[in-house]
Amino acid sequence: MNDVAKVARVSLKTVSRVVNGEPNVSPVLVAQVRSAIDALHYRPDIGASTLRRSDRRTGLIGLLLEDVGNPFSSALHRAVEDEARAHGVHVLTGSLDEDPRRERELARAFTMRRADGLIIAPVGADQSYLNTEIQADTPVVFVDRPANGVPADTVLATSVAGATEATRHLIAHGHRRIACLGDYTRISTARDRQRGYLAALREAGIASDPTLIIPDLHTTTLADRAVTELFHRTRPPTALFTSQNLITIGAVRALRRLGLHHTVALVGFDDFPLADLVEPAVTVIAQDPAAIGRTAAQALFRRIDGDTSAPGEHWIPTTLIRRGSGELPPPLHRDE
Amino acid sequence: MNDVAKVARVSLKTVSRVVNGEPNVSPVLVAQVRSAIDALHYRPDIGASTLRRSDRRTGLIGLLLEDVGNPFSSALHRAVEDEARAHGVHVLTGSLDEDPRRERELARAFTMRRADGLIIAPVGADQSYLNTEIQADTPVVFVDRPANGVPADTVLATSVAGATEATRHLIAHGHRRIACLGDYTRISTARDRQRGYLAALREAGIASDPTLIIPDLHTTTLADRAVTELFHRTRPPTALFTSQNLITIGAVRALRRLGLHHTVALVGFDDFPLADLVEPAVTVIAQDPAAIGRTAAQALFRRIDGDTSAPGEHWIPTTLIRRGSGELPPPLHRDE
DNA sequence: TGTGTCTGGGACAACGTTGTCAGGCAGTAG
DNA sequence: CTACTGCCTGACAACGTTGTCCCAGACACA
Repeated sequence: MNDVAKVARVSLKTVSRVVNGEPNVSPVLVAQVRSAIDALHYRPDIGASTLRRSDRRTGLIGLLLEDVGNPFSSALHRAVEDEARAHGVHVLTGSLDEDPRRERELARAFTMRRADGLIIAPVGADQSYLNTEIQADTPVVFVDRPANGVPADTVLATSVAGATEATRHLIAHGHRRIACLGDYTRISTARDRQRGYLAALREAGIASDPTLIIPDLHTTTLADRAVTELFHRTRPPTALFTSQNLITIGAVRALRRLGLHHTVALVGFDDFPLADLVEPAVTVIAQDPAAIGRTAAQALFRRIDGDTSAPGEHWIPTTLIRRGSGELPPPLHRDE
Repeated sequence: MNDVAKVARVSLKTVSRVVNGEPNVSPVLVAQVRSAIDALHYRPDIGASTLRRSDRRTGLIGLLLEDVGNPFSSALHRAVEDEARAHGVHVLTGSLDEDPRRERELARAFTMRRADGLIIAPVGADQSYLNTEIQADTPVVFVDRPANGVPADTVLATSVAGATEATRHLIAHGHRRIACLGDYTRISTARDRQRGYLAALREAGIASDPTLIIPDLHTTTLADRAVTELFHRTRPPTALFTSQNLITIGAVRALRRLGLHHTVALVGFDDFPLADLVEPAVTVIAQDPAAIGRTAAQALFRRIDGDTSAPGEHWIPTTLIRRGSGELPPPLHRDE
């Protein structure tokens, strides 16, 4: 910038004025500065600029997701990016892989970069470590899972209601023995979905069978194995509620291999690409990751712009998508 | 930092030394400084630090992808992130949506943030605008598509060879009338894949039928429509080569609706989740987005660390995955 | 005791910007 | 001619750090 000033034969400050489009610079000097900038290939240094500026905005937000490579996270990411773009802000991303240490490290690293705000899909049991940052005026919005120990905006899918709807749907089609396959119990949404499942059974007056509730399935392989085991029992279920993406896919794979895909009903939580193309097409409770991301980003930018109202919870509704697998009836000759 | 120094009753510089773990500070003072840091919730400002530091490293790299939400991009993103993590570097991401203007804007914005390097999946016809930045010592690595007008490392899948293998595979199963459904012709990889298709036909002595080459399909809908049209002709093809993800999915959908999914052979370029679960499972030429991302990041970090050897091309091989759809034979009674 | 070496610590400038303030120069009114 | 206004422009300090240099004191050796 000094060099530009020298070449354009004006002061440093005048160059700054031109770069920032401030008014009251004579057209002659503007032209001089512009051509000097071009000649020297000058690029303003945003880092230095935010250091000096009074508002201290970096124009950076941090986005901590489970895994930027999975469909749910990446759809959410995209929605956040679009919102950020509208605000002229860039997005720093990081994957947490269910590792609470990594969550803390990345949150800390991004605040050290003076990110204007953070959107976090929390994995740890406790987020109170963020209180310091929030008091230091770095707003935080949580997505997908509720946080603990921090008052902050949270954007969640209606997990309980969605799971209830899924289960109710299976009951409406005549099923009584419905298995519930879930993710790690320490994940709060996994617990929510199980709660929703139980609520629907209770509502229908069906006694829940604990042997049909299989938790801690985190991968397709584990889910596949669990389903296989389920149908080697003497009294297998007639329908499955799979409470997560990968579990659903694992279940589809297992049912096919067992030749049961046209016999056993299936409703999955969370939609996935091509769910409509498998045989039979998979009925799901679809979340709306784009809406979650958009809502979270909007809330964050409101905070960044100074909104100090009490933090709230935003619920993004789920939708039942009937595709076939969830509408299969139970075999007639079953004893219940 | 000043405040910390005051509370710890030491000089600014000593605090800096403690924060950066420099040697030759007495344990007593280290402890004092540490407790002052904790008491004041002090967080070093990385921006200010890199401004002053002599190496001028921000610990930030920029990653410009087609769309962070699509499976190919997000798998690549994840691989880049893993490599970056190993180097203690954070990743700034942006989606380009096939918009060359957006490519230039984001590249410029990230260099203004003094990113240590850029990984770009280029969409524009010309990247010579980057020469300035490269000369100013911001290394750039291109992925997925070759760049024009810039000497820089490039990481590419073997598109031509992959397309040839796909087509050859169909020919080996007896097909002669094979359609080629492609993306926008302005995308170089789309042209490459068509070239590979033509090469395989030539090699087998089959005259290529121009009416079977359908370009400019960018979405599932367009692909679906094109396939539908194809099978309303009097002499439809017996096999399809779909040269991109979304096109493959559109084709699967159309074939199903037409009831031809067990009749018409199909090989797609680029694997996609659940390709093994549709009926019949889809034979594909799989790219390896993770390997592409990893290789690109490794090349970038070598450049950042001072490697000045001539830029090179890294070819990541594709793999044919036989799943069923590509192994369907042509109907026997066809006249050729 | 004088000299040299090593260690721990601080003062100061600088990184590339922008906020603040003051000054020069027209033009206008008294 | 003076006083005031409004418009341009530049000098200077400051943002939060770290690189450089220098000094005080401890210690060893002759």
